[in-house]
This record gives sequence, C-alpha cells and structure tokens, in this order.
Amino acid sequence: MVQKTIKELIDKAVESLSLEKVDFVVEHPESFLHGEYSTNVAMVIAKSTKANPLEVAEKIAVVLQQAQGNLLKQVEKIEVAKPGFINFFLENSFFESELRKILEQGEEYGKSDSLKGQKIIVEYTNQNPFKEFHIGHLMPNSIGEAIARLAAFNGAEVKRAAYQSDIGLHVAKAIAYKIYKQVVWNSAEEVARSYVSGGALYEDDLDFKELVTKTNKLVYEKTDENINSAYEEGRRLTLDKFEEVYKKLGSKFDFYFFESTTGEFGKVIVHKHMDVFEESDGAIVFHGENFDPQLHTRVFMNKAGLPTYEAKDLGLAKLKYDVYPYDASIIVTANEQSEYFKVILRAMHEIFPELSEKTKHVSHGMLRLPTGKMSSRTGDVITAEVLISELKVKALKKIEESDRGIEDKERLSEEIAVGAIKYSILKQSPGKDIIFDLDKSLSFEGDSGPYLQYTFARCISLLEKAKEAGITSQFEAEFPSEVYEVERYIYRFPEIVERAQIEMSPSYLVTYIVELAAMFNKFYAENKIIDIADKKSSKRVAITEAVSQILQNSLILLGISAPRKM
RNA sequence: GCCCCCGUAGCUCAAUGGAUAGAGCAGCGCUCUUCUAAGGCGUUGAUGUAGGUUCGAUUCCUGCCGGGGGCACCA
Repeated sequence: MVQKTIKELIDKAVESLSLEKVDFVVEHPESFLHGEYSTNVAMVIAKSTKANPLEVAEKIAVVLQQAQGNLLKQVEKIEVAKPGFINFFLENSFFESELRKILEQGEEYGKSDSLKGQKIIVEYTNQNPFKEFHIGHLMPNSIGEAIARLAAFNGAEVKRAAYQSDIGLHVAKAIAYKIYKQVVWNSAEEVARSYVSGGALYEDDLDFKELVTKTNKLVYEKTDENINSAYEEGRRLTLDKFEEVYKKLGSKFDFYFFESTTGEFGKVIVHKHMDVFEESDGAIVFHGENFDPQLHTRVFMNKAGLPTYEAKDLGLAKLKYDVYPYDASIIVTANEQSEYFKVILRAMHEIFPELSEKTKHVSHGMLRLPTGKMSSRTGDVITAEVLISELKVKALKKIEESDRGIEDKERLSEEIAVGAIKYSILKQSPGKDIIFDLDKSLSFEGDSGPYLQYTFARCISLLEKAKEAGITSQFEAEFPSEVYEVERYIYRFPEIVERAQIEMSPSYLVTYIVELAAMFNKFYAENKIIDIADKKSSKRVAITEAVSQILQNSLILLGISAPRKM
C-alpha cells in the first residue's frame, strides 16, 4: 500500500537528516484539499527538539522530493502546510490503477494475509437455553460474527463457538416450576415463561426455593427420570429456536460448548490448583486483589461443591484448545462482564499462562430499553423475533410502495430488517450502550443498513443498464485525467479492513462504507453514469462497478446481506 | 466504601494529540416528463464543569457534577 511506502520514505528521510526517530502517523487528511496522505512527523520531531515545526517539515519535504523520482512515482506533489504537516498528493494514474485493481480482484479486493496460518476461535452469542432469545443477544451476535468474518478476510482460519449455559440455577427454576405447576411445554416461549415465573416464585416462596435447589443438584446428577426428561425437552425446544434465529441472522457455529461439560472439567482444574485458589467459608475462591489491586475475589466452587461460572470458563478455555488448538481465542460478551473477565484471565494466567495470553475479551455495550436494562429474569424483554418481524412489516410496506417487481418480497423484507438491526449495532464503537426504542424503531433512511443495501442495488441496476447499452467498465489508457471525488475514497478500503480487524472494531468499516455510499450517491446525482455519446461514460461505469464491489465486500464482512434489487 | 466504563447538536451516533468537531434523524426550503427519490442539494444546531500538560486537547492528567457497570457462592 502507498501508505506504507510513504512511511518508509519518511523514515529514510528522517535518518538521512539525522533527526530524532519518533513515532508518527501517515493518515488521510480530513479534507481532500490537503491531499491523499498527510504526516505529522515534523511536528513530533519539533516538539522534542523545540525546533520550528514548519522548518523541520520543509527540510524533510525537500529530501522526500529528491527521492520522489524513482520511489514515489505515484506522488504528484508534496506540500508543507500550516503548523507543520507534510501533505502528499497522488497522481491521477494512481486512482486509475486502483480502480483497475478493484475490478480485477473483485470479491478478493481488500483481503490480506496478515493473519495467515493463524487459528482463531471466536466465542459469541453466549445465551442460555431455557431463556428467551431477546434483542440484547443481537449485539454479541452481530459483533462476534463481524469480527469472525474480518479475521477470515485477513487470512485466518476461523471457527465460531457458542457457549451456552444449559445448567445452573436458571435451568432449575424453569424445570422446578414445570414440575411444581405441571406445566406442559410445547414451545421455546413456554419454556422461557416457566423460567420467568419460576424466578418470581423463587423469590417469595421458600418451599419452592428449596425445590429449585434440589432440582439444581439433580440436574447435575442426572438421577431423576422426571427431571431428566423435562431437562431434555426444555433444552431441545430452546436450542432449536436459537438455531432458527441464528439462521435469520446469518450465523453458523462450528462448536457448541455447554456448561454441563465445562463445569466438570473446570472442577477438576480448580481442585488440581489449590496453590492458586483458596478455601474460604466453604467455597473455593480466587483472590484477584492479591495479584492486582484492581481485581477482586471471585468464587470458583460454591459451598455445595458445584463449579460456578468462573470455574466453567476456566475449563472452557482448555476445552476449546483441545478441540481446536488456537493461536487466539476471542470472547465477545457484554461489558458488564469486563471486570469478571479480568479476574478470570488473571487466574488463567496462573494455570494456563499460554492460554491466557491468547485469550482476548471483547466487550460490547448493553442494549437498553428506554425503561432501563432488559431482564429476561423478569420477562421484561423484546425478543429478537418480534423485533425482526416488526421491521419486516415496515420494510414490506416500502417494497410495495416502490413497486420494482421484487419476486420474493418476504425474503427481501427480512434481509432489510436484519440489515437495519445489524447496522445499528455495528455502527457504533463497541462498548457503548444502545438505547433502543421500539416505537421510534430503526431507520431505513440515511445512516442505516438499508441505505447501504439500497445504494448497492442502485449500482447493480446501473451496471445492468450499462451492459444493455453496451458500455463496459474496461476503459482505455487515454482516459480523461479528471478524477471524481469518490475515486479518492474507494482505494482506502483495504486500509480500513486492516484497522477494523486489528482493533476488532467493525464500526470503522461501517463508518467508511456509509461515507463511500454517500459519496457515490452524490456522484450519481451529479453525473449521468450511462451515456453512449460520452466517452467518459465507461469510466463512470467502472467507478460504479468498483463501488458496488466494495459495498458488497463490506456488507458480507458485516454479515448484512446485499440484495441485488430492492 | 473500593474498582472499571461513559458524558459531543433537541434525538441517535462519528472524530489513531492535529488543519474549519463530522453524519443521520427530527424541523424548514428545494429536487423525479431522463440511469432506483429507501436518493440528492441547501439551512438551523454541540465537546458536562473547573483547572493542568502541549505549538496544538473531544482525545492525556487532576478535582467536581451527572449516568452506567462490577465487587462471594447467579450466568
């Protein structure tokens, strides 16, 4: 990439001037007026040496200009600006060659091999059987899926894992309630309802509470026929439902881990490492604060001798490694678990140091209702399915209004609904909460998923019309020197993909792609793309094709479908 | 009480210590007899607060105010 070439040249120039070696950036200036790339190197150097930044910039620029002839062929001019920026303007031929590159590489465009040979496992959508699949679960799913796709796009071998809590108090509550009230389960919803009712009863009925505790133990022991069959039934109903929703969302998991197995394993690990853990009040705990004042104590085995989530996570890390010897394990969960994971990773560091190094916790914000945090415990939830279907209705209405002869309206409306949801989650930097208001609902306009989909469909439609008119994107060398603004933006895609991957933040890609779409739409409004009488038309068609390709590649990375017509 | 995270326009979000703090929504005014108007153009509007570091701070540091999360047998 040019960016790297420029950076290397600056390094050399700094060296030849025997200036101080510093950390600097080569970035795209905010405005096209300042060229394609800009560096702050002179200002950084000037800072430590108390020199005049503008003079330093001038000196470096002169050296760069001398080198320009052979190495910086693609740079048209180098300018020094105000406080001490050095700006690089690229040759028109650069944009043209990038355009060709995109058309040649197609869906490969933007791929890199930076993670080649790496085995990466991404764990996300950790939800619990016996509970609802609510809209809060859409966050880890959307983010985790995008992170997985970004890693694969950069050459990694990626496996997706779902870790589901199929054992524990929540399960016992649902089962105990079913038995206690003789409820019949026919659907996942009914199972989840038992869980909510059981949870409420657990709070105010001591007898029931005792029954739950007993049931919990029996679920672990698997000795009671009645409980076993209720367990299997509830588990199957809810897991099948999850699978249905995953399919709508476009996620397919390679591995499923269940707490019923990680628990056993975690238990063994804890008992084997009593030098790391301590017994306290009948439980086995890890005193995080002994290792780092920012950490706290967590219980790994409870008084009853059952492994807690902590021990289970420890077991999971090893279990994952056993089935898939990973170089990196990424775990996506809500940020309410951030502190928790710091402690777990510290404990893991004592036991499996090499695994803790490879594990990275990525946290996302919570999806909140205007009334506050959603709670599956109280049943104050909106399910993912309800949200999708409400948005589908809205999308369907639009499809019918525009009347473009869509064959499968049902499918398209779902693609749009899911696209709108995923976009709204992925557009913001992970870690921040989303306040979700169903009444205001999600936008299909402006900064939205459907806006991207619409722009893509528009490109496809244009390309089809161009083909009919006999205009191809294969333009010839004597092409007009004029560079459209959108061309100055499209070639950045690989850089953006790289950054989004490294920082595990799909939002960078979203920000970029919506900006690109806006630029293209402006380009579309200002120019007639297809014009037989105009020789420049083939270049505009080429730009359209390039944009459609980048939109498509981006949408795939984000896990948003790219319908060709809408 | 201790520990983390966050306060940007009326609303929802951007901005690796840099150039004039960007979008979208909502409001107002334009724009389809011509390639998809889910589009485009114009317009109003913001860094919680007080200091500090810096040539330069939304970004780093400190205090205060406000919000969220975590802190022993839930997941």
